[in-house]
Amino acid sequence: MVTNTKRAILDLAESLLQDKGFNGFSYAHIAKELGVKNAAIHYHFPTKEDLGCAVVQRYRDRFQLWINNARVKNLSPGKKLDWFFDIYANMRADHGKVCIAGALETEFNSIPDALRQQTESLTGELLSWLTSTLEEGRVAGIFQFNGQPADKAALILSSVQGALQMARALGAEKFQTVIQQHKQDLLVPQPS
Amino acid sequence: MVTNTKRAILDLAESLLQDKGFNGFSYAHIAKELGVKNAAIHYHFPTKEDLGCAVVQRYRDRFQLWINNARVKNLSPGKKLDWFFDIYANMRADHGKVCIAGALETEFNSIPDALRQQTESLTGELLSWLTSTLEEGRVAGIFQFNGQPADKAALILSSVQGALQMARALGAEKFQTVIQQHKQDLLVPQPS
DNA sequence: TTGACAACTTACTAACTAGTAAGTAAAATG
DNA sequence: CATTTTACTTACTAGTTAGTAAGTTGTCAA
Repeated sequence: MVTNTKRAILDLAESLLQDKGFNGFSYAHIAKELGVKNAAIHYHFPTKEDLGCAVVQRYRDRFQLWINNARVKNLSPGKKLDWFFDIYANMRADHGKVCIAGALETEFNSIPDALRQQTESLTGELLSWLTSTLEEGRVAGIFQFNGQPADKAALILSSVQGALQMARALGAEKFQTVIQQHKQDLLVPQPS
Repeated sequence: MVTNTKRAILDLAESLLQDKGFNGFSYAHIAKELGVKNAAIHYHFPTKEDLGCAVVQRYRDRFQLWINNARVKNLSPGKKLDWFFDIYANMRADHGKVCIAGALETEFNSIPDALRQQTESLTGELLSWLTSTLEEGRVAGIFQFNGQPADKAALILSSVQGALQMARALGAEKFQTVIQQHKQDLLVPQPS
């Protein structure tokens, strides 16, 4: 059973991670915001490493659940891509949050070891799904792109991740134009 | 006059920023590494905000110096792009450092205000130069791409920035393939 | 009704954080 | 030569950090 407090801690930690980075928030922040003592957080997550790993693990589980759900699985490649871009657009809309993977990669050399491994797994899973989706779309004649699906996927993932960050400095429109540019580059013009 | 110590502080602060993020290093780290007391750093840079701003300002000045230097200015658009990509490739090769702009954007909501403004300026200047270069290349018939130069520039900049981060999780090859993919997408095939 | 356990709080610590005030030695300046 | 300035060190502080040990309270099962 996951208690309300435990879930509230995870929710807030995830939010703070995307807002301020792993080194940008403390147990005290979470405790104050939730109206509990910081020992309560240590009770559920003994170390900050544990907390960080739990946040990423839950995010990974959620992503796997989504992509294996019929709602997403049965979508056309084009709609799958829209769904994927919308995840990031929703982050941008939610107080300009950035991608968890990008945040942790940026702080890669100042975070605990287990969290680094979680970051590797998450990034690998995102890239893997995007690679399959691009391949599926090209086979179906909906997408067009040069080279290998894995390489185009890395380009798109890195760009979307970077665009969320860039939007903090240059505004939300920059994020939108990057997404539009990707769609324009990728989609085979359909006869109307 | 810029003393040796002051420059050494700036060099190390820049390196630490790219390695661990702004919230991932302290005055104590710098002091210990340079063999001085942390008050010496406060003498040159009263606050961490001052230090961060000085690092970014120096980086911006360096970039402006480069792009206005004939060595770069007289390059063909294709070679200009190679030069730009090489800046990032050198970061990757230098202990897997990431782009200063990306690092600061990720921590945007947990850094001092003046540093946020410096980040905006730096990102704007990088994007502006890349936009001009893409436009120049398309006019010259060397580059091909959909839509507006500014939008393609945002896509490429965000991607390169994101790719440096991604390479920490997935390895340096990922960075290389993203660069290759951009070149393949962008370059008009030349008759040989 | 008792005992065990879950979910906390109270009260603390050692280490680290940016930042400061006062002193010092050497170099530049007049 | 005297004095000011530069570039520091010494010694400190108040606040924050993750983390802990011991105690409290409410729930639930036997």
